[in-house]
Amino acid sequence: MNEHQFVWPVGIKKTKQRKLVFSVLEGSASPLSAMDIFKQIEKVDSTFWLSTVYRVLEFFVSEGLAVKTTVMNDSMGLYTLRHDRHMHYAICVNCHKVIEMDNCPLETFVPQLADSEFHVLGHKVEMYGYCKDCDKIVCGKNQTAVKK
Amino acid sequence: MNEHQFVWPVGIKKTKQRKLVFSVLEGSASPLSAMDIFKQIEKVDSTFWLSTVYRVLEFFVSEGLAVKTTVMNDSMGLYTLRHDRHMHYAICVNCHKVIEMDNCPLETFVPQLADSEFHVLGHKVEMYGYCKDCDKIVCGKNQTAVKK
DNA sequence: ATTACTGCAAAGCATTTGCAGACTG
DNA sequence: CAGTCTGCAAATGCTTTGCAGTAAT
Repeated sequence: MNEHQFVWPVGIKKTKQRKLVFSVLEGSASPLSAMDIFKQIEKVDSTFWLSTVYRVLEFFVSEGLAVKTTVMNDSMGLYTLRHDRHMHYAICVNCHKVIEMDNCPLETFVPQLADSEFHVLGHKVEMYGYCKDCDKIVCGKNQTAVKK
Repeated sequence: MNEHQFVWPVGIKKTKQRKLVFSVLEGSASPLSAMDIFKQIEKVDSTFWLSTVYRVLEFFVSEGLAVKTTVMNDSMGLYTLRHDRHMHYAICVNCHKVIEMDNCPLETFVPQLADSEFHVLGHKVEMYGYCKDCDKIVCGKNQTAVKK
């Protein structure tokens, strides 16, 4: 794991742990949970602690380096490095794969709210359904839906 | 609390607990958490248990009677009775008030996904920002943003 | 050297589960 | 009366926090 292949932001302390978390995030296209990140790092450094991942992630978010999302009803935080453009995702309800959406439905949208003076800062969009692989599996057995 | 003012769906067992949870949901315009519901019921029935609320809510969701949502990064489940039309919300990042959105940006939207065979079942949209009241308070003190 | 960061342990919060007794149909 | 549901307690899973030692600048 080469820890010098990314550009470290100015004014942020370079610790081994922060570098590791950063490089794991950098190496993933889709959002990762703290546990995902922890498991990857654990392989190469067995003294790494999960709470450190949380602290580093929280720090990255507060510095604007990373973004936290929660997906569906999974109640598990997911993190990505912040891109210039904002992102939305499609989430497979079966295997929980996260797929990036390249366009945004809210670019030209004006919401009709009961409280018309709502000051909009941002938004979040998620599509959910079955990814290509799960669609085959699920629709093969049962055309309508899955019951857990 | 009159427990006969709503129409109970056919084929679902009428227990006191289910009726109470149902009527609390029915009486609220915005989504409620399990704890919200519990607190309301606790006032009139002190033997009510929080886990029962969770079990009843889970049951309502599995029967298609209610819908579970999670809002922002709050990692707390919110529940509403299912309306015919689907709903989106605007959430105040300061006071967490939830405001209904009457239109849906995804009615005519076609997502551009890396996995083009994604089988879309549904979607979720959230706007976040400041409600009328909080916007006054926050922008009075600080024009940019709030730090926790 | 000073200050911030991490290993570690333990607590916290929302939610789930197991079990025996209670209630519904 | 049979089967389901609930009160209750305890466990779970994700996340946060306190503290003292360690590392970064």
